[in-house]
Amino acid sequence: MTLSSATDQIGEAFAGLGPSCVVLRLAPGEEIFGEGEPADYVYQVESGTACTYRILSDGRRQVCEFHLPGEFIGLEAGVEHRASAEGLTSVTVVAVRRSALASLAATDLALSRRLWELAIKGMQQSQNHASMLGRLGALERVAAFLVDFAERVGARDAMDLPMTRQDIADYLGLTMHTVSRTLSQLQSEGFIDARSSRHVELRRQAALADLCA
Amino acid sequence: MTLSSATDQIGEAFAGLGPSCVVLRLAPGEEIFGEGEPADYVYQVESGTACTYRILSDGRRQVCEFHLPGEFIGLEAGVEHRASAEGLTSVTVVAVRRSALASLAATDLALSRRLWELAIKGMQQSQNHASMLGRLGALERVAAFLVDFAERVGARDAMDLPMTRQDIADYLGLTMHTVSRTLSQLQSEGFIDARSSRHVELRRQAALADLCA
DNA sequence: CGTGTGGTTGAAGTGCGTCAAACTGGGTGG
DNA sequence: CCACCCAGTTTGACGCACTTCAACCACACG
Repeated sequence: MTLSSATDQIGEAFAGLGPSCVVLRLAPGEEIFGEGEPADYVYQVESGTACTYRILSDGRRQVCEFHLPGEFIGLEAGVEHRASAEGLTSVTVVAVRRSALASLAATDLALSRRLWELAIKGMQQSQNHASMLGRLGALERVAAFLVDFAERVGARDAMDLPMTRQDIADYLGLTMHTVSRTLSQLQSEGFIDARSSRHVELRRQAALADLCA
Repeated sequence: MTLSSATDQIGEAFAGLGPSCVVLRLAPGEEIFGEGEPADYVYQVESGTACTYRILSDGRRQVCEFHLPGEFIGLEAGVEHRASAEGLTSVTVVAVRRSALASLAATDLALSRRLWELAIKGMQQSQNHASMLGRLGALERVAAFLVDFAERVGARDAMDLPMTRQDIADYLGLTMHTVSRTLSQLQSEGFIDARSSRHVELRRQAALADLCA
């Protein structure tokens, strides 16, 4: 992971934090931080896609969230990270010392408010995720994932998926097999057109959204 | 739902908000707010237990969280509530105008920081919930629920459950039948002793925690 | 070419849901 | 005081959606 000073690439949220910011460039699959490590930094994705996940004692994995450019990773209430984070693609992230962020937030009201909104949005995203995992079937979960992800990347009707089938499965609480089968089913029923395994075109996007119940 | 001025019963978080606070007393099952309603108030549970939930178009229900005394309900990023809330038992809650809270937070640094921590904790709770729903089996979910709830109510080894089997099922993403069967199984294997359907004693609490994987 | 990683697909197994019936305890009215 | 009721709960039998196990496929890279 290469480091470089980057006071000229800082997002607006971090204005005034120049000296405390560091840009990290990571290769695909490289870890940003690990579960249990001290949460001294907060990260904002600049380019690429990252994901956060937790591993159970017997190896089962739950992907908490995929993180697109502009989004934040690593905000914690306690002193250590409760999830691991890694890049799915090549990723660049801006790292900010948590202590610097906290002391700036103490005087900058707009920043403090924005941090609060970020936390609330994160909570609501997790609640959506939980509803999906608790009550939707496989078809509904995959459809919901496609619709949600397309919206987040701002895709009109076609998009590239930066993650593997296994990543999607671990996000949706399914197996890679079920995800693959379900995508095939959506394809055969004309909801999507998967040119390659990483590229999806959404046909009948409204109908797809209706599948999410 | 009866209202009364209650400047003398306000939690420490709301010091200085006296005039903007109202105490609501609700009968069991009574709604505190509904999904889609404007989120003008934030609520703190004073006594009893409440729960937040969302209903899908076809009637499936997902309980987002159970809320014990001291906990907050109704914090939202947008202008409307994204879940409904109701009391499981008789409940008293303190309602605070969101606008009053926001303007106080603008000057009170400690309050602003506490609100941020609340949001982060809520996010982590939801993430735990999602992990559970995504990757744990029925036995693990029920065991995790018992251990977690016992800890939250501060129960050493025995507790009363304020919610029905259906509520537990909707929280755990199971059916009431599976919850009931699983509790029976835990009982027959000596992990718990359910004197009545609403009272549980945890035997071998450590072993129970191990079941959660 | 061979090899390896990610993906697809089939067949068989299983854990939880569904359907159905019986039970329990608290409340009400005769 | 007892008969009845009713919501909540328990339990059984059965079915199905998803997992598991096992091949096979496709593309990238040496």
